[in-house]
Amino acid sequence: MKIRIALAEDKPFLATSIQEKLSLFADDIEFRFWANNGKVMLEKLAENHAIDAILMDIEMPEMDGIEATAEIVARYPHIKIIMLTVFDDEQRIFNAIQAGAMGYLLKDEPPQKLHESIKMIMDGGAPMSPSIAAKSLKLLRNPIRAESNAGEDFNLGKREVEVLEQLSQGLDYQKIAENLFISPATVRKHIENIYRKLQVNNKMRAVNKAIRHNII
Amino acid sequence: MKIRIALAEDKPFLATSIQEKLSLFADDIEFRFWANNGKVMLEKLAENHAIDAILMDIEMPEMDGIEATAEIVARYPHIKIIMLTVFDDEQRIFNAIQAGAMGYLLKDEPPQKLHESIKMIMDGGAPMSPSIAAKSLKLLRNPIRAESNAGEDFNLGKREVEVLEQLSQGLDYQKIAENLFISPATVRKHIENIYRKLQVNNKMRAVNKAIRHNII
DNA sequence: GCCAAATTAGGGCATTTGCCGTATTGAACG
DNA sequence: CGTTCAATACGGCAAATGCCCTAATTTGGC
Repeated sequence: MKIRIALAEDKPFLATSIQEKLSLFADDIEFRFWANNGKVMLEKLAENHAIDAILMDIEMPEMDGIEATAEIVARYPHIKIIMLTVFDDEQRIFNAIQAGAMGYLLKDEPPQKLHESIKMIMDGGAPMSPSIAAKSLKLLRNPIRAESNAGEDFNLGKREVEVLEQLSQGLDYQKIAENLFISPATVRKHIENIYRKLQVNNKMRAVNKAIRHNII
Repeated sequence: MKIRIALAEDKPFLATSIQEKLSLFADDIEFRFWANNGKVMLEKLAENHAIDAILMDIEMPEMDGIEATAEIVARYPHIKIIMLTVFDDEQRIFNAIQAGAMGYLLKDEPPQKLHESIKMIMDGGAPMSPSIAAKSLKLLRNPIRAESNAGEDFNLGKREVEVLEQLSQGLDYQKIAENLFISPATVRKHIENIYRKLQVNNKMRAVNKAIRHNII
């Protein structure tokens, strides 16, 4: 069974270059499709998510690779994601890993290395360029819990954040209402607003997104 | 300039085996000395610390590899340390990295891989066996978790852990069923069993408890 | 003071979830 | 060869949830 690969990359030249690298290993790898940003990738996956792994650029218009990774990991946990980018700053590495990427390669890796990495990730490994591996260890030694996505402001109210904190504890609407001295109907309304602002549709995803964005 | 290597390993047989592996690459590597525990390694380094990298076992009498690593990194920051051990549990990986190890290999790596790893660490990289790399990323996603009550065993089956992972992504029973290629009814049954074993009664609490106990 | 936003509160309805049954299959183990 | 256990699967039912609607009150900013 060949490994089915998709690619998210906004620069046509680089996308073509990567496809050419992959074509050298047609015995193992079947290239399925290319998307020029994260939003398009999600749309294509909605039609067809029979994909084993995605090579994901970080810098893309509309929706970047970090956001797309978080969304894809949530919707299709069987898909492995390898970040493929020129950036190797700690903040981006940290964000990518937090989003659920299982590999992180610099774009100048030779075809052979790309091939090995794809096989490695399908084998449960975590392919990383050497400098990325070193930086990820450094992150483990002294975690940077700083504002990872400070730019993004979801405009959550004080009360909504309190509801999110209680949600994260696994309490139901009734218990949250008691703890905040409000009606269960109000808790439901808050949660509706939270879902709309965070663009999610259930408790778990709201809590996950809130944690990833340092809201709670 | 050859890379000067020292080895800390308490079992003479394994120590010999590793030296033999290294001898295959005598062009690059110069084996300097062997110590049968961390304390002896420190003593030998006190006499002669003209060493580039140390291969360090974890389980050793007198002083184990973690303590020795912390001490060596503090005294001789120029020496790179690669942990070389049969253990791949998250706690030990975390401790080793905290102590300052820059690489972490399982003992069954072939000679070629050992050679690559030594060159990689001298090049500022961070050689890791694939399973170690995956676990270190997992540690980065879910930081610390010190007191994990490792003794507590909830007897979760392999399939139950997979369901928990999907639950943590906020998927509903239907989607989980599709991803695992089983019926939604089976997903519900798995989740019932998970709740009973973890002694919880909803998704959020199951996921929280699983995370606290390093199950996912 | 006025307007916008946040907070509060309720009704209705389809779907999901949690919990209780039962039951079959295959692999593991003595 | 029998036994245990994980994994599979189905049905029913009450409760919780997600999502649509409306609407009063409070708060903050200008």
